[in-house]
Amino acid sequence: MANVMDTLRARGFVKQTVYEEDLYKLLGEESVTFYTGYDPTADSLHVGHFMQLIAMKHMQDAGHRPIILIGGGTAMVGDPTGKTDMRKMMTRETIDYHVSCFKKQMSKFISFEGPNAAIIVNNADWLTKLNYMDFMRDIGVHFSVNEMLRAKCFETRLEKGLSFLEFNYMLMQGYDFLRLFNDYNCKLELGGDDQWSNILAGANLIRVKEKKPAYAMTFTLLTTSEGKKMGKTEKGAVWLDESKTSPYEFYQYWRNIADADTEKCLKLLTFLPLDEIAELVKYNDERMNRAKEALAYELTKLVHGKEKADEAQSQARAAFGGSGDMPEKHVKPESNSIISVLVAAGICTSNGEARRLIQQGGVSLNDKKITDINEAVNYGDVVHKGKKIHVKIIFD
RNA sequence: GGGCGGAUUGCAGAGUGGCCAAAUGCAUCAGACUGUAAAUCUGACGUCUCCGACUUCGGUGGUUCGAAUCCACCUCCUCCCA
Repeated sequence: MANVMDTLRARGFVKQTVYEEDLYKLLGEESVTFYTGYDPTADSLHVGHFMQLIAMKHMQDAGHRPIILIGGGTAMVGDPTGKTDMRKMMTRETIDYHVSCFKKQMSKFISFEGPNAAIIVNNADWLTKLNYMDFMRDIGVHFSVNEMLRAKCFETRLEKGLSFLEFNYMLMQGYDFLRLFNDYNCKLELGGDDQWSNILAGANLIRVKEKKPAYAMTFTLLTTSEGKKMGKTEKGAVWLDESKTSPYEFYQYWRNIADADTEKCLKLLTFLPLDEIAELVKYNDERMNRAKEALAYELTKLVHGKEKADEAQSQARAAFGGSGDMPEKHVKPESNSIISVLVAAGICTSNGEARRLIQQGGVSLNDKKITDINEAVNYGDVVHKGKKIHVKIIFD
């Protein structure tokens, strides 16, 4: 079989690996069980998780078996990596609910059936039952505080203060890998590059304790060309759940991506063949828009299905191209004045903001710029805010 | 446990009795220019019944004609000592 490492490398996933040659050989020879961890901190996956899911799918398609590790136990501790503040702890019920949401979304990409079906495990199953003394003697001995303190993932927190609870996160994640290695013959952990030290901790633990090879590989973090995490907007994350981020909004997020990020995203997030991608991004001018449209369409199709993707695309074309079906918004404003409608539709957060926006010439009604803050809106009117927000108003 | 310092509008960070809705930078939003991009320039950026009024500067009380600024207590945090 084709070696999945080649695919991952060619698409730019791989950031760091250990024992790269051995791992390459292994992946070419047998079906490898691997895992990636997900923190159940929200009731929906977001774009940050997306890339890892795609990577998992590449792996699964190549015949390897994915384990999705839900960090139900570690979420009770909170990963201090890169965080400035300590994370809130969560109850068991919330976590269970989040897990069920995750699974629904993941099953769109990852297959939970067949010979190399993915499995979901929750590390709360073992972490909550640990005996402190045993854990310290079995696992704790293999960790050096000196080394841990040197790890980059604690750096920011050492300045602000790091609780012992959080300091243990690395041990727990390492222990997870050991458990999966013993229970499922899982030999490889994948994760974002920010997880490097945690992942390494697990692989090293297995090598030391079981004297057997275990591998680690991290992926490039999906960041914008400005160095920020991809998938964050002012309103928060871009979610995969359509009730949190509508297919249209999702489509628009990718449609508006920076030129510099387009190729990277196509490679990392879609399954379009590399030569096709190269063709799309060949010209660095307005033809770039074709690539962005493809990106937005492909991703929306992956996440929400073809039907929703077609709809989002035609709505987008209508909104920016002229006539046709606009995305609709059902509102119950206090009155039919433009200000009330803008607020009710969630386009502005306060009357004052709406007023200012109009005074600055940022609002159009049915393609006509308006300046009167008392302008009335009728059923079916199309409201534009700036260049990018176009909504057909439907009164409930 | 002891000592120092701190908590300001999304973030960072000024402000130490009236000139403070509170400097500045970042982020954001709009306008111009464009390719639904970037860069640049302009404007906005607490709330409202918006040329005026109202509510904000960790919390609660107090001093004062007047407090983000002074005092007391409380909560949380950094740092130093143990």
